[in-house]
Amino acid sequence: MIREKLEEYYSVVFEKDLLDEIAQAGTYKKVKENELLLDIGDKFHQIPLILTGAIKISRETKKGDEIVLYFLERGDTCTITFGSGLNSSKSKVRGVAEKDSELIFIPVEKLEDWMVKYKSWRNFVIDSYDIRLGEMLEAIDTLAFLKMDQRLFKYLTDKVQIMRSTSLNTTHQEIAVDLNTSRVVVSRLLKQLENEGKIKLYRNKIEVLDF
DNA sequence: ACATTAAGTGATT
DNA sequence: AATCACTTAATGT
Repeated sequence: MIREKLEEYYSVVFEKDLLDEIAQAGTYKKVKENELLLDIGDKFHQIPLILTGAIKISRETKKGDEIVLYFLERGDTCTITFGSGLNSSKSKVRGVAEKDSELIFIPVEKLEDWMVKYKSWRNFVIDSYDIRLGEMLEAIDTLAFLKMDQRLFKYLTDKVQIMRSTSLNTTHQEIAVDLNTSRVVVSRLLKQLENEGKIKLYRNKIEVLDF
């Protein structure tokens, strides 16, 4: 079961022996939309490998201000968890399933083993650090240089990619939380985007026309 | 019909 | 861009 799923999504990334080991040591798990996978401060003894779906990674300050950093998709893993997994420190980010997703959890003990044993695993970890860093920089740029209206539109188009649908089921309030702004501001900017013909607004739903 | 929740809006800082 | 103070609209019971 796990083996087939792995074969389907990771056969080009990992060598046969490693796929066997992952299938043997890992546990397959289905998560529902909005399920909390990892909270700030959590310690974890397993790291997730994403098969399908998407995970939203966000950051939160002590004051409760939250901000979305990026999304993880198939082939991604939360690289931050590698560090935390190996030295068993606590997570600095939160991970919530953005949609129904399938994951394989790998016990952290295996990570070090595979690091020395499999070249494909080393590459995977290094690549994923690289990709994650890139996403992080993009997140910083977005926060530092884009105004709220641009951030909002980027958020919507990113979400269209992630959800693989131009019709987003979300509320203005949820978006406000993700962008760490107020609902009123989101409502106004969305209205503006609608007037520009870029989106169409409904209750609990936004149709993205221009992306 | 009534209550609840989402979304729209003017005014103010 | 945030907050307040409503208003209006949609939806659930």
